[in-house]
Amino acid sequence: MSVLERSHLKIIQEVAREGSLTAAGLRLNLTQPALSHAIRKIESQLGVKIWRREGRSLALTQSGEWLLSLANRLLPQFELAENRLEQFANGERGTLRIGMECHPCYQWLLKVVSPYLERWPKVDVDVRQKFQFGGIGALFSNEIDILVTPDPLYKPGLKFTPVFDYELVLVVGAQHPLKDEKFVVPEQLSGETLITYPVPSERLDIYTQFLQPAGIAPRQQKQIETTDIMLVMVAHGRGVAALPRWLAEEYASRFELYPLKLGKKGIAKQIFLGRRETDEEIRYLVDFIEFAASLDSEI
Amino acid sequence: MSVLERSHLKIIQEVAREGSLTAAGLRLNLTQPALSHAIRKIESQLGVKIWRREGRSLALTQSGEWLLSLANRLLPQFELAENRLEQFANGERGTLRIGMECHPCYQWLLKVVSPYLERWPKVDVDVRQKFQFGGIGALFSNEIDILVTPDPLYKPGLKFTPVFDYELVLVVGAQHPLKDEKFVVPEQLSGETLITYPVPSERLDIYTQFLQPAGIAPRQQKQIETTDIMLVMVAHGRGVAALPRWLAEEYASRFELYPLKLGKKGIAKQIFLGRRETDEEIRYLVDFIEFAASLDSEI
DNA sequence: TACAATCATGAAAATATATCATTATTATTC
DNA sequence: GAATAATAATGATATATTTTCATGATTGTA
Repeated sequence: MSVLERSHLKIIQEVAREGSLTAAGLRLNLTQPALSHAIRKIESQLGVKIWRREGRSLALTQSGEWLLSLANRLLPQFELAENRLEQFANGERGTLRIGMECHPCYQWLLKVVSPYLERWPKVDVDVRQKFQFGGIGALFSNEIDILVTPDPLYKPGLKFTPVFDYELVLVVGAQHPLKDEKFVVPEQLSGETLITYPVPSERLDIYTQFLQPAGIAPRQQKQIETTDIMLVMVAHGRGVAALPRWLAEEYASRFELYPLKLGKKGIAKQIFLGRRETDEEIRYLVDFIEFAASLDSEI
Repeated sequence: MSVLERSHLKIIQEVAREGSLTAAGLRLNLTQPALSHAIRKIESQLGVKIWRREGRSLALTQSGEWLLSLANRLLPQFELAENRLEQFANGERGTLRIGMECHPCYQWLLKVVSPYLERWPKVDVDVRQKFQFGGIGALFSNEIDILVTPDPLYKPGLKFTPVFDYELVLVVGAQHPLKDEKFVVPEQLSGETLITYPVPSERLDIYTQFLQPAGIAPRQQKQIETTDIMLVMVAHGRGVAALPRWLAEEYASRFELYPLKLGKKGIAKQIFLGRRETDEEIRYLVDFIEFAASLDSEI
């Protein structure tokens, strides 16, 4: 059976350090008889002598020397562990697992994460994008801690906070006939090639909020994974794409792009951050959301 | 303060392994409430949640995952330690520190040690030759465990056992005029160069038991550290030396040497092994002495 | 030889741990 | 959807362990 405990190793270490039970007891906040009894007990349980009385103090036996080296090896690891856990407890340390449900959110997230990592040097951030049961499911199953989504779902146990407003615009290239329009109407896209991220159209606002209500479909749809390639295609007149205005502006320095309002009023969107209500006390987690919201104006 | 104990790590490991308190309790010979209470207690002491109820079983939190990896790292070391200590307890494992007080004993010891290491595969042997307060002092101060000496000193707390009988002989080279004598008398050495190990003459039997009683001194004395060189010198007629007969015979194949009785009756010697009486129960130690004694006839 | 400093010991007190009996929660099944 | 089975949580009690206190034993020192 298991007899050797951390406390025993501590006693061995401290007695070896001080050379006497009385002195070691002082450091351990224990009396000399407490140590004497403790030693006697583990010696009899382990079946080995750990100390031998040498005059009026104690000297380690061979087994004792061996145990001391064990103690010196293991005790620091216990102490490190407790320090770490204290940081976990204080919410200073942890891993923030962020789940993403919208492609362009990724560009936004990148801008938030790096200053956040400065604020929380002991917090690691992990970004995930695929979820078996959707982003909400991933939140509930503790697969992620924060969900970045444009579609909040107000369910009990979850809390969503809007952190960023943006406008969804249509982006066209320099040779495109619509490039100087103030806005586009659905009918103007019926002959176009629409480039989108590879997600079902019911999750694309350009469909749900613009084309479908008008009963229009684009001539062709192409799915492309990355924003960069998507915009290269747009810039060369291979199609048009719907993206956040700020994102289009960001790429404007690299490609000649023209952002057009979708409809007369444009399509306003928000990014929300969702979390479990039970995570209320996790400081670095709640702070991520507050911090992200405070950055809104700057992006 | 220190709260994390080995037993806690064991609980964490076992619950993680089994996924439920009930099952883990079975393996740990504890009831489910015992584990429930234990967990609650360390969670409150550490200030972190380790598990979260997931349906009707438990899932580790981030802190819990971290603790589990700690447990997987540290627990095997505790187990290894207890196995080791059991071997120490059974006297299967240890280090036998052998002290030597006589030069030629070294040759004898070599013959004993190698079969002994076969008998006790987990015992290490360490041979030491210099002692600040003499061999006996080294035994008493636990600097060594066994003393190899031709001069036992019967003191309380020590036990000496004769393990080997031999005859001290004078060794001369092939050109030496005495080489065919049956024995030598002290006077025959008065013109000789006597080669000895570098120790005070009061610790050399050739002086104490042969030359001094007759009031004779050799013409010259040379001190040489190693037996090999000593015998090279003797073989080339540069002097004579006093050595155990068996040692002279061993070297006879390499050098042409002639062993002569010292006095009509010769000088009979014994090697003794001394140990502390308190080491009675150390099996491998007591066995070393018995084993050495049993080899007497073979050497 | 007395004295001071240490460890050892045994009984009692204090604390910690484990159990029992029960309740609460949550999947599963009919 | 209600009954059931499997699980964890809880609180009171019992048990075990650890610690202390008071004292005795040992040993080195003045």
